[in-house]
Amino acid sequence: MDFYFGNSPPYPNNYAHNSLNMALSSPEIALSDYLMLDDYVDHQDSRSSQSTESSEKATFNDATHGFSTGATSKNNNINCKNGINENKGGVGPRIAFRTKSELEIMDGGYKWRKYGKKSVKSSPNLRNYYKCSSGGCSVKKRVERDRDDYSYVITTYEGVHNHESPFTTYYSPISFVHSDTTFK
DNA sequence: CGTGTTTGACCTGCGC
DNA sequence: GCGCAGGTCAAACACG
Repeated sequence: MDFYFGNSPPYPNNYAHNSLNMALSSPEIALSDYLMLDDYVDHQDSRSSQSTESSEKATFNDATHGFSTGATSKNNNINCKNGINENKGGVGPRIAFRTKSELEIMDGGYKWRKYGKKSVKSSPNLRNYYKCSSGGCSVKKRVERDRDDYSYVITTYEGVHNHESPFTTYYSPISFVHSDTTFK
């Protein structure tokens, strides 16, 4: 599995915006990289035509950076059809952020409940598992330190919030995402 | 007492 | 079939 990061998301639809807002509304996200998991952009015919030339782009894989393809989890098999990611039995698309930060918290105003912590073989660091604690919202995230650079935090979001973050709604500089047509 | 965290056990899929 | 690895559960615990 490959994924990409940079300033220009290769697949700029609203599926990512909840997670994007979540991260971008955090002060420490200014130094972050945006990562799009490869299976999410499946069916986007040509990567060469994507506007990623000017953005920082890299290809990671499971072995080198500890990202799971989710193949071992019954809820993590994600297929993308017609440009829209479909997560069979899961909660939606997955987006990862690589953030240069001392903190591992990028809640963007959402409330997260930690439900697991695991050491993974692909990384010397512990991986933390969180669920959105808002009722009816099943968004999950994984947080771990970059194995190559401890100053970076890798946060992987899975799914789309079915509610808005108060933080995002009232304070995010890109809050227009949640409005119809009014760009601020 | 309610909410969140910790942590060992358990479940599931994959590779050999 | 077995072992491994990643992900989740849930009881115990901590804290306000």
